[in-house]
Amino acid sequence: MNFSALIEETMPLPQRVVWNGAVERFHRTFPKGSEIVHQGEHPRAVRVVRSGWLARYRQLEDGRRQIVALHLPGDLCDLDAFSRMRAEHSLVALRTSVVAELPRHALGHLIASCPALGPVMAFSEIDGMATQREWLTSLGQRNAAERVAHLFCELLVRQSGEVRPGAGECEFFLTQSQLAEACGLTQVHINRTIQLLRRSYGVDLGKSRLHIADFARLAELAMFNPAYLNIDGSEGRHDFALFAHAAMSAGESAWPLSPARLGAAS
Amino acid sequence: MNFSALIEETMPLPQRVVWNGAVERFHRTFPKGSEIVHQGEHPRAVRVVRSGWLARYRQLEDGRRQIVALHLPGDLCDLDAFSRMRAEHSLVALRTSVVAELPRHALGHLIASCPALGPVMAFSEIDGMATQREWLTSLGQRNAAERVAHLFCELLVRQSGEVRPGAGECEFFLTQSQLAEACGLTQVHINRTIQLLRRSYGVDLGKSRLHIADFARLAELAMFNPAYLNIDGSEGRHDFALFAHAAMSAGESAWPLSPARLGAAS
DNA sequence: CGCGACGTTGACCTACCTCAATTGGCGTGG
DNA sequence: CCACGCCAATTGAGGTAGGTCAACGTCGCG
Repeated sequence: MNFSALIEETMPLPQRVVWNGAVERFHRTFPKGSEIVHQGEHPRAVRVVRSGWLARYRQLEDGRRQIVALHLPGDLCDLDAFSRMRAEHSLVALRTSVVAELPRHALGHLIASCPALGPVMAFSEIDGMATQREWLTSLGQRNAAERVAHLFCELLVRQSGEVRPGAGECEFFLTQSQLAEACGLTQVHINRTIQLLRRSYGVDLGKSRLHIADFARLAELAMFNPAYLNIDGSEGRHDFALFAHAAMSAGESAWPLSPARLGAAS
Repeated sequence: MNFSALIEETMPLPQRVVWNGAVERFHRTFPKGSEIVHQGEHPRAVRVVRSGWLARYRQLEDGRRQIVALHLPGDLCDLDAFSRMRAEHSLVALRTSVVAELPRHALGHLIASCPALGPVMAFSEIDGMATQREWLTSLGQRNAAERVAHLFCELLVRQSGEVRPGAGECEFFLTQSQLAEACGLTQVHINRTIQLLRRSYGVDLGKSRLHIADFARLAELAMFNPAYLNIDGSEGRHDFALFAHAAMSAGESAWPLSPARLGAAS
């Protein structure tokens, strides 16, 4: 369950109206290949992907690149804009994309007028962390075929919103080089790995489309367990609700820190 | 700047008293090697490391393990306890450790009575994310020596609290096997890599101690840039304050979601 | 038609893995 | 105090997954 879906499901209607209005006011379109954020620049905004695909990557001084995240429609990103002075990653559009760029001040107002916003953003960040950790185990423990298979499974599930898609097809906008940068492999080796998956696992990677004949089998190869994606929020959100309720019952204004203290600290 | 330090620096005194009192009430001691959380179990609490070292790892079905995070004193962890039904990672004590385990209900109350708590936890999660991404680039792009060197640099900086420690020495509680699980390498190869770092980079890894003769040189090898650790909060927190202030100026109760909506959603 | 981006293939290389044995430190029990 | 056992570190020999380099194919587009 991505950020936008969570907003729709849990945020009270009046807030949702405010939120969606704001988001649309800050829409911006980026052509395929354009850099939305450049590593090192001063972060200006928090972003919501409205359509398209984005890749976030970190570049080392000697040029090596690692794609550290893929952002699909509905995802929230760049939340760290508020605790950091420079972006540590670049953000690039993998295809023509529409992105809502919420500048600092606007987001400040929004958080104030939509009390549910802060928590939902926080929870969305927690979900993002889970994906990061799964990628980390991929790079650390899985071999080439498993890594690619795992990524394919993840992207199919994230797009379909179903935990077990059976057979499935979905859009796919990564070149083999980009796939390589995401998996920590060479473009050449990615190519050979894909051929293997094609031959022996019924995976078909065509023009902007990924087709998986037997999802269960691919998932088994990849040791893919969709739990980390927190897709069927129903289970998880049960406790989320408990938590929020407990907080609410006693609670007062919560999200912002005391400006006085902050002034003193800085 | 870790979670506990952030609490001390930014939270108003009355809240801090409440918070610290609660934390101490839930102290629990774990001997070295004990499992604090077992992958798959129902998460019971959010944790703050008071002393000791913890490792979080994910285990694949076939037994392969990846250490996905190291938690040092002052760190907050297991924040996902509230959005997930089962822990996706195990948590183990690398040495005798004291951990505050805040159960759900207690944390609910705390968040309600300490308005600054939610935001600080969220920011701490964002910082954690940055570290995850750096680990990800390590596994994806750095070779064995660079990975180990990078981890050494990170751990020295995190413990010293200084961005450029010059030469430095610090505690170190990972065995070579654990180092291997963190770096996605073999124990044997870790051993050889450490020998290389010893010989050619003045790194000395002794009984529970890590000594780095020339930090700058090691950092250069590792392409280590401490920015991601957000150590000198002063820079970053400037905007943090701006943000919180904007939110506060308009704000009302923010952290908890509306229980009504949540009930409807579940 | 020609150019540029992406995919494919082959030959060779090496960083890291695997397996297996050995060493050394340290705590425990006799 | 020594003997034993355990665990972590070390060493060696040989294997392989994946990298490197370089060429070629193919498709879409101006």
